[in-house]
Amino acid sequence: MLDTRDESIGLFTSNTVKNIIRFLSANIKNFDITPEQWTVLKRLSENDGINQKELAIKAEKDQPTVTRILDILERKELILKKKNKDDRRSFILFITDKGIALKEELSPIIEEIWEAKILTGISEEDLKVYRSVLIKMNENIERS
Amino acid sequence: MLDTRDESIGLFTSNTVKNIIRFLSANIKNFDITPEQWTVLKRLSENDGINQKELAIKAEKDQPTVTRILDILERKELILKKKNKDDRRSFILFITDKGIALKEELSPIIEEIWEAKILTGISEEDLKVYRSVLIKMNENIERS
DNA sequence: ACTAATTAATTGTTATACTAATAATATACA
DNA sequence: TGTATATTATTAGTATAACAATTAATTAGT
Repeated sequence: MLDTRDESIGLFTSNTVKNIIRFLSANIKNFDITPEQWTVLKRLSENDGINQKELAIKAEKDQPTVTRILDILERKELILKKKNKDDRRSFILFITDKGIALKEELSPIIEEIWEAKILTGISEEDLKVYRSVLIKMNENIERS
Repeated sequence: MLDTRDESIGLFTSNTVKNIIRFLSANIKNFDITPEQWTVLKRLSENDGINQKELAIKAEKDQPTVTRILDILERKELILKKKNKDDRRSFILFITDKGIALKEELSPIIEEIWEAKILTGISEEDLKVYRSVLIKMNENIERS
């Protein structure tokens, strides 16, 4: 099933991603945040004060998705939106103290899950090849 | 950003999967079927006459998801559900002639997209390593 | 045979993603 | 200046997915 150069590669990759997300979700369940919300929060923490458009690009999500995730993060008081006086169409986004606290608590835990659980027993060389295949697939798609 | 053994590997994988799905969706848009529906239809075509529970396992999706995808495929008259006389809780699923026709038309097109576009320029050896990394991640998750 | 436990499928809720459409504002250019 | 175009964010609609709860039917245990 996995020995041809065909869509089974895609299905297998896609199913693995689902497994990873499910696994991560289960492991951070007590923190009341999903992996997608985590990604957005983390990107914002690295770029405090940007607008939604810029955050969408950093998080590699489209704008409607970011709008909705931000709604959730705002409800949880992890971020806040301030009106941009220079451009009244847009908001400037900030991570709150609560958001920073969560980020600092959760960051090492997630790193540990990756390092000690998901990537255990995979060599640096294989990971390098793995990455190069992903890069190549992305390039191929972009060129098409 | 991609040089540490951490969650960036997961984000990169996940974003690549999204790019592949988006690319495939765009390429098969005229056929009025999504990649997920395609997966279910294909699995059914390989196992005609099974029930939803079994199909969910083959397609690596949970039962509610399969129920909903089958609803769509049934609306499009690509599959049909017959009552199982031996077990009145379950249905037996069949691909229709229209479903078979679509499958035979689309199968080579999707194979070609993979072979000629997405996987172009990736060596068999690298693909083997790539697969082995996915397998290892899946094993690691299952053991945790 | 009867009750309890299990199973197949469905439904409900929430989250994510994509597309398209819209509102409000900003910019470009004639 | 005034109009057309572009941009930021939101909303609506559809699809996918996870999880919990429910319904109907079957199987197990006594």
